[in-house]
Amino acid sequence: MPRESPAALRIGELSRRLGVSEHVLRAWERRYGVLQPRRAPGGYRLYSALDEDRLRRMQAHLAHGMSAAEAARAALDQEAAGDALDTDSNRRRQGIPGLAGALRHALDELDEPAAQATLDRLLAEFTVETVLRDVVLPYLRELGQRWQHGRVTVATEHFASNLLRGRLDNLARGWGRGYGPQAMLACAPGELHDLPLLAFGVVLHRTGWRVRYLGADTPLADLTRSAAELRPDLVVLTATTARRLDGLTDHLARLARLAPLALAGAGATATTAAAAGACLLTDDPVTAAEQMAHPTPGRGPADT
Amino acid sequence: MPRESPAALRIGELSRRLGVSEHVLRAWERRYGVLQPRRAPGGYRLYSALDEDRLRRMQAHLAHGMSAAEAARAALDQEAAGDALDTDSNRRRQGIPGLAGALRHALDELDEPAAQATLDRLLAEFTVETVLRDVVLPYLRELGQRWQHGRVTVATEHFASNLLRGRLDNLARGWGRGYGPQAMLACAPGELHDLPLLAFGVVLHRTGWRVRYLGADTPLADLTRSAAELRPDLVVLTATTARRLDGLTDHLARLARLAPLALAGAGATATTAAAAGACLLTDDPVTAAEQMAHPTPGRGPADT
Amino acid sequence: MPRESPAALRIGELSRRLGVSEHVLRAWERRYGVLQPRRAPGGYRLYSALDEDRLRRMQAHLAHGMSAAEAARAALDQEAAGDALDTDSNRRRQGIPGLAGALRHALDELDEPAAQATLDRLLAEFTVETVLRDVVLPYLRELGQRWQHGRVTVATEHFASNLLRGRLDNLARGWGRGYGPQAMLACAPGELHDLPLLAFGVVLHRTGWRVRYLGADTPLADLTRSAAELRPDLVVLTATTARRLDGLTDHLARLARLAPLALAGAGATATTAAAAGACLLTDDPVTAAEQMAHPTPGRGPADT
DNA sequence: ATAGGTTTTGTCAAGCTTTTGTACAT
DNA sequence: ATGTACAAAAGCTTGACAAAACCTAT
Repeated sequence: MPRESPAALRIGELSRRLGVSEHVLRAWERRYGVLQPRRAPGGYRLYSALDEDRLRRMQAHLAHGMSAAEAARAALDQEAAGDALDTDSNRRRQGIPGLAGALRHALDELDEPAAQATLDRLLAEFTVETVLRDVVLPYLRELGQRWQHGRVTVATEHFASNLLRGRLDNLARGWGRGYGPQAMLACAPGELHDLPLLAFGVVLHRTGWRVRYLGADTPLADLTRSAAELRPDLVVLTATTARRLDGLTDHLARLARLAPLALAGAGATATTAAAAGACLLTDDPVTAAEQMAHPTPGRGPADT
Repeated sequence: MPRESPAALRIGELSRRLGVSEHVLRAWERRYGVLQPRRAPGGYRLYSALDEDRLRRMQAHLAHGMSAAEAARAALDQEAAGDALDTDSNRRRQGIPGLAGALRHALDELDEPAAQATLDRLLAEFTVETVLRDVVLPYLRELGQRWQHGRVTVATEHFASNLLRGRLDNLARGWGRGYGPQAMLACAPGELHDLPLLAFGVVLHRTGWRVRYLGADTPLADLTRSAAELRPDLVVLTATTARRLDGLTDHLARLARLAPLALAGAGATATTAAAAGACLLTDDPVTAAEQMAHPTPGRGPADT
Repeated sequence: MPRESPAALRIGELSRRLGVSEHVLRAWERRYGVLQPRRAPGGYRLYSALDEDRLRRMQAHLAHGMSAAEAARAALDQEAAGDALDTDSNRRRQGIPGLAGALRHALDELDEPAAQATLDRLLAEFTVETVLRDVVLPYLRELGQRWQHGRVTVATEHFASNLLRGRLDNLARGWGRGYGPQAMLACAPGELHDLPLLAFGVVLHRTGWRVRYLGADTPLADLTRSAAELRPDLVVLTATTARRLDGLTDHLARLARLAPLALAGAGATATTAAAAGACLLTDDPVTAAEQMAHPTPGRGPADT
């Protein structure tokens, strides 16, 4: 993010870059107020990169047949509306940390276009796995913490969740098709955070699995019935709190006899897993999915 | 959606765009009230994009033989009735045919932003398989035909190929990972059209396969060496002309003994396939990939 | 690199390294305070490596059109903000060489997941420009040489090209949009190596240009027609061998009259460029694109 | 459609100041 | 090495001008 004046161009350089004479630049400043350059000690005009962008927008409008006065006004209006940020900040911020920051900012500000654009860029430059592991999941963790400390409004939490869910849904599209082994994913009863599970499913599908997704707050009875019917090669159950699994050990053990069972999330402990005859996933969702080899039907994934 | 006055055209520009003299525009305003442009400080008329749309509708009516007065009235009535949204709604909601048309138009006009936006919309609303099968591959076929008849410039062909290849590459990213069976894809020696093969690989990956892509114009010796090393579960070779496979039967037979071999493309005939001990793919690339079940190692894919 | 300052350059050496006269160095010290060299017993100025870095940053700003005073201030500001570590950290983390090696290995082994992951890491830690200039382009050069000496199979060459093209295409996405000047890129007739040109386009777009890409093997007639239609602010044509441009001088000259023309690649010589009225790009693609200032419409890029 | 008046907008000039690389003297 | 001097290049401001574009009314 450019602090104050990322670049301090003088009028000659600006004129050269834009192909507009210095006289005209001064005239536009005087007549339409498109520019308000700060001044060097000696009085020289010093233009910022923002100024340059604004003039380019104005030139684009001119090329489309607008009058100079209207083109200037339109260029300024765009800026006020926030359209201008695209060119500049997107070009400058780069790399995972910068883009992750941009995403967080956009989500915090409830700025959907900016958030979508940032995700577009992330997915254009990096693989899905990297984006999920290094950007989306860390953001979700942070959001959860801020939530617990009351440092985030309900609106923000909803907005971010829905937007990210939309993107994940998109990546998930078609994950039930194909010929790979089948996994069944569900959140424990009472558990509402299913985004990490969604991410897990997306990556799992990308390694060749078919995914059947039951989502948040799934009663064990339902899960068991489905498992009995479909006989998946893997069932994954997540819980963020140990409480969600309290008193379910017997039920889980019964489920684990139907299909290989894996527990994940902060609420899943080695003790619970052992008691239920399930395997425990401790890595982050992306890594866990990547390491999930094709299980041999009949054996638990723990054997791998 | 443009806020107030998305564009502020002056009478000269509007006249140029519509091919109607300025005098006439003023007359229509005075006599029929088709236009009520807002004014610049100095009194100049400033027209909006809506005004332009309205005049186009009026022109359409004129071309159909209406009198000027009637045409103006009709254009205004349409607006009052809400039909005016046509122009706009056409941009908003469209099915496969409309979007396919929009894509073709954008590619023919070398308009990258429009083409990318159309692809974005297609992929947002439909599955990858649908977009490839019903839009991209048909377009490529048509492009090939126009090319043969000299009805398309090299520039257009290059532009469209490069752009579509970019999107396909994006969908292909990561197709080598996972634990599914492995497929090796290549074009016959001399064969340069690899876009359908790319599409095939993309869909194949989405059904759980790992893909190793060798691309256009691959010498059989190289393909055979790689196959011997990697022992893929499937090798697919494409050719658009039968000539590309001339005299290669023996070599193909040797390759087919190393790994299950499939021939595809207009150049692959049942005879060649039979002679080489290969299987023949006749469906379109997307369907072919979808129907490709996991082959049992050792047996040819034809057995399925 | 040690951060203290054991490296004690005297003004002559510093002047030689930077290509800046001793007088100017002293003037900059006096006028802008960019330097505060410690003194040898005899009064000689002794500069540290930090001083050299700072001056290089200042020179970079100067090359971008800033005034000396502003360039000095910016260089100092960067240091205060901690951006200065860039130069240093790049040298400290053995990142680039190690990752470049990992990439080469992965590509040689046809290992797509590893190659993608390495590229993810490179792009996460470094700018696109750095990754292209210091990793991708050198690899392509090396690949070309190994190719000529028959030390690489077609399969490897295809695999690496396709994978890198995929990443470049992604970085290129949307390069046709924006408000900047427009460049048209193409390879000479018969020329098939378009990856460096793609990289050039990517960087060019990131400096604000719009790019229209015609790709490999473009007939001059098509290029000329498109140029006549679109009137771009720059046309870049590349050729790896002088043979590709043989006998095209007249045609090139005609093209150069339509739009500013630049020739690039090993096949482009000063003689050919001069004869055609074109400008010659000798730097690597990334540097060339970075140095391509915004051209004044109507004037050739040669004026710069 | 023409005529006569107004607005817009790019361009230029004159006179003066600031910036900055280089040179000279100590 | 230091400090002063200098001159070319680049800028600033005010004011004015003229071609192009546009207006109204006949």
